[in-house]
Amino acid sequence: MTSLRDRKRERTRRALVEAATELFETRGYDETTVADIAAAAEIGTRTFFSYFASKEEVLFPEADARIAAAVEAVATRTPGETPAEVLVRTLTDLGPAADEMLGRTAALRLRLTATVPAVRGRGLQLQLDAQREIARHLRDAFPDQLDEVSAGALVGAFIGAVTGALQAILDRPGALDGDPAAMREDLKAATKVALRPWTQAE
Amino acid sequence: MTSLRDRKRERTRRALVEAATELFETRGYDETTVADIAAAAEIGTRTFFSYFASKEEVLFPEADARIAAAVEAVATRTPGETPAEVLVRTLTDLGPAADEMLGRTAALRLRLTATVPAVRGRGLQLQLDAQREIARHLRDAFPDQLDEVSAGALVGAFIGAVTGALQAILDRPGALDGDPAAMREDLKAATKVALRPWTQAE
DNA sequence: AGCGTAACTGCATCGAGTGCAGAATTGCAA
DNA sequence: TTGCAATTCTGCACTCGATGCAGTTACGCT
Repeated sequence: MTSLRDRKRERTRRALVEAATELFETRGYDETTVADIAAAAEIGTRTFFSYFASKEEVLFPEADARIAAAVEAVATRTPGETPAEVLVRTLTDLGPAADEMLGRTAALRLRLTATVPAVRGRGLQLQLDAQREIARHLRDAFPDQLDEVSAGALVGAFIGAVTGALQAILDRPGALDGDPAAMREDLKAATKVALRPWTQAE
Repeated sequence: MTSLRDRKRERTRRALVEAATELFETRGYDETTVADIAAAAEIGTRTFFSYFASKEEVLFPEADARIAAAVEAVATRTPGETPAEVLVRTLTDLGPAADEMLGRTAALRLRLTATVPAVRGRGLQLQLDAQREIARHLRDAFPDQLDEVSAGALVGAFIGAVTGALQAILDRPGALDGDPAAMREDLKAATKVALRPWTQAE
């Protein structure tokens, strides 16, 4: 049951994310202080840190949800699937959810991740955490085919391939000004290329 | 020519790294302030930041060297080698150098990377930078077999596999007391498995 | 209505990091 | 050796992120 307290808290949380997004876009990340964000969301500065542990955190509000989605994809495997196939499927399973991740906030996060060291570091850390979590579940799902080490290697290769492809796309000059829809198409195509070795082998 | 100025600067730099290592080991990372490190190296606190841009940086003094080593491995390829083979070879090429990376500082760095968020973030950022650099060189070395995207994917898979496997190996209980040589064998084996799709395809 | 608990807030404090200006050191030439 | 220019070092003042603490406010429940 969602009490009034919980709903209020959720509303302030959203307000903080929106205020931060707005301020980061107009003023820039470093030029925006936590006090500014708190003031815009009409809470005390001190209270900000009871919602987000750090300034960067406000840019990754639903980090847990993504891990959960990947874990879910592993859980709903069909009997015949290989580990690699399961990983590939997580991408298609994320399709609709990925659309949700292409909003204004996501675009901003992308830009700041490439620009601000602190944000970049935080993003990478979250990625690695997710990576380890997925590897653990994948290993549990295929105890006869994978050990800890090979599971780690496989998931690492998978995420690494996707990230590497994405990075290559974003490194193209003018990538950040381009059309998001077109970029998504490019990413899908690039991902297919990157994963071809797995889908072909065996 | 290395002037007296340069030599002195290099000596102070080394002193800072040693002092920091010593303090981090005894007191812990968070419990050591930059002022402590500077005092131990007998320089002013302010001067620390003219040697290292941040507190974390002192843990990664030779970041550029490793990238150079990988680039070197790519440059010294034999005519028949495939891109994937070159990458695997970087592991064996690094063999002796890797031993050098198993010293006291490296062990400390490993522990802090797993423990302190700031250090972890910085390490990951350096890794990704290296990844991009290697991908660029690999692509330049095999212009007929790789485009930007697939080069990014391949290197991403390689580094991802190594990191993922290494992580899994180090997660094993008692890993830090184990035999380094055996661990290196495990690492190589896991990497080969993860890259098998690439070595087979085409 | 009233009580216990959880959330909010201001305040004081610490440490990282930066800009600035002056002192100290080094390189170089006369 | 001496003098000058350039570089480096250093203290000082300051901003901002983050934390601990204590008092206040708001909510949930009986």
